[in-house]
Amino acid sequence: MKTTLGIIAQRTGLSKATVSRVLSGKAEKYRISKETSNKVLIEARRCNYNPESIAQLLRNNRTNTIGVIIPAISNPYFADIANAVMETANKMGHTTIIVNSSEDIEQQNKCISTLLSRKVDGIIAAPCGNNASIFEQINESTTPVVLVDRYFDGTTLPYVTSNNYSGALEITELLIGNGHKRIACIQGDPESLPNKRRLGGYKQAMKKNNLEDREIIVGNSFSIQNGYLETKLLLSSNERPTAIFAFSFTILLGVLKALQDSGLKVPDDISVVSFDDNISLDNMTPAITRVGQLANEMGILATKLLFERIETNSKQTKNLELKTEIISRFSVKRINSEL
Amino acid sequence: MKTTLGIIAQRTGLSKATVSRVLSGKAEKYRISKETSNKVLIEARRCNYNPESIAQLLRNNRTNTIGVIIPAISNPYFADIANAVMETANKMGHTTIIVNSSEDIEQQNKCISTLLSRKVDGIIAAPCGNNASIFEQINESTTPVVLVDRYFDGTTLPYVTSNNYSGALEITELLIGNGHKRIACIQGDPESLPNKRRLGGYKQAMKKNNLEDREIIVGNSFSIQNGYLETKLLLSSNERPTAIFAFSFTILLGVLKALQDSGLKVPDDISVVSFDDNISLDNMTPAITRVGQLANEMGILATKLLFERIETNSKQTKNLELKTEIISRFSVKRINSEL
DNA sequence: TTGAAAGCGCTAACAA
DNA sequence: TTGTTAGCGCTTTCAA
Repeated sequence: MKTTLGIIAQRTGLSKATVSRVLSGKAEKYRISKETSNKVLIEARRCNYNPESIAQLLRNNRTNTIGVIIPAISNPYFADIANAVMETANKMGHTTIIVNSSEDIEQQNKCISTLLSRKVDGIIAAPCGNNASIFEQINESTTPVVLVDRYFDGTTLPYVTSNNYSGALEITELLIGNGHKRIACIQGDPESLPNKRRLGGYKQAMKKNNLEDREIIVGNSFSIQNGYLETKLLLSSNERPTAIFAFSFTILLGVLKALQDSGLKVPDDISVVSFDDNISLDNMTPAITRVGQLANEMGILATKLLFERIETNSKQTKNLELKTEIISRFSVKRINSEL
Repeated sequence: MKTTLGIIAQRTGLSKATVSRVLSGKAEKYRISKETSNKVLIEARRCNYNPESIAQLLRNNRTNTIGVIIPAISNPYFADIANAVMETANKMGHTTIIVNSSEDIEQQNKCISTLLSRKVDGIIAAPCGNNASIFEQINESTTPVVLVDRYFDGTTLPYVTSNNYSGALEITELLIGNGHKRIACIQGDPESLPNKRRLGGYKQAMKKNNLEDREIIVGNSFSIQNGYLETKLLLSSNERPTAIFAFSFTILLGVLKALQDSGLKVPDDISVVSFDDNISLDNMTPAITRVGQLANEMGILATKLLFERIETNSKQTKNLELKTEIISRFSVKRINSEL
């Protein structure tokens, strides 16, 4: 038999109201006598009382739950972000519901419905598609939203992202500094702003070094397949690049597969760098030189931003851009070329 | 202004009960007239009605939510399982809450509390620690539990796991078939049953080939660090093994790191195989030969088992053991040795 | 300092 | 075929 507030009230001869006040720590506020207060506390402990959170939630119109929408939990980068959100939210007494959009707009809409009907207090999303209007709408009308990783030009939503521009710029310059001139980049979704910024960084590096007419830009999606196909195409072109810059870990996986298929060795036959950091990159042979993003920090900050908005109900939009770091390994070869 | 059942009732001139029946798909059952039914449906669509699930839950004493406890979301193996659970539950109209025990009993207890206070309808757990008594207790008293991946001798809980024994046996025989005799295995948590079974498979293979006095068994945890340290130790022993069998992906990562540190090449200097499958294993150089587990299928089956129990309220305990498969790559070298 | 009562939004037993 | 009514367990307003 489950113990409820009412039962404790009966047993102590007090009202449900009083019991509720004591049990939710408002004894002080209502100046409830020590004696009464103790009676309640003792009985509650004795029968191992556990409040029915559902009822509390219904009453309070808050669920102490936040929702996270990511494109793929199997992508370690997003798993890291989700994990950081979970832990941060946990510390603040909130539970996290993670849903997976699989990079699909339809699916993303379903994810949103799920979270809204669960009445989450807020949403953290790495959106897919090429705009965030649906999230803006939700943010205006019902539930605060914070974007993470991906964002859009002119969005009114707060977001936390990496400095994609400078990360791409630095790693491209690293290639150039090692003598590379024919540097191909394989991009992800051209609509996504992180992609645009990365592309911007790449272009800027090329331009600074008077290589703007040597740009090689291919690809259109953050997928293994895209990396694979574009690499195949690059290898068959008559001026094969000396270095490939993969715009994401998934793209990189495709690149490496294609190189392996063609029997090319990294870095002797071709140099390779990538965006995104994770442990398996160090266990490839050679370990891959890459632009690391602070996934953990992004998750934490996005969560803090969200709680700020939930708590203060402020509509203030803060945007954070985290630094990236070059993680230098062994996939880049110094070459002497006048090509 | 939020639309509720009551408002629709008012606007259509019907009772809340009728509206509720139509909206929860029970029109047929109560023989509600097409006309009435349509009136409700139209109004509901018009004003974009969304049921307040909290209220439903309070009333029904069901949350349509299941909880998943895994030791680490950042481990791709568990991410795959969690993902499969999520998708399966989704199809059955349930939401999933994933929580992370970080291989820590204390943390696991907190996870359990979270899920129970959320009144999840059921729990799927890859437990840590060396017994499942807390889960058994929960399973008896309040909430059905299904174990996945990890289980324990004599447990009353249903579980879904891999055939760890035959997987380990086969891959050890593969090594032996390639001429290896000094085969070290680096195990994970010795208390965990999957680990015991893997060890059993390894031993059986050694025995079948008259190598039982050549067994080399080290290690004690499913961690990168364990893999690293034990490999270091193995390399410094006077009879260095010709092959290493890592009992998990995490252990493997440590092994490879240590080999790299020591400048040893796989497979020329030493052969390496591992339990667990994931994409990055194909992108290591060389790609790693391994025992693949059907993570996806395990997640799906565990979820189905759980729903069976939730729906029928049966206490019947089913245990499933899925086959494993050898994924043969390039990390094993054939050697001729009379060592 | 405490209690009575209303109500969060929904569903199901019972009645008509 | 539809409606009335009584809660699910909790919190808060108002009154004492």
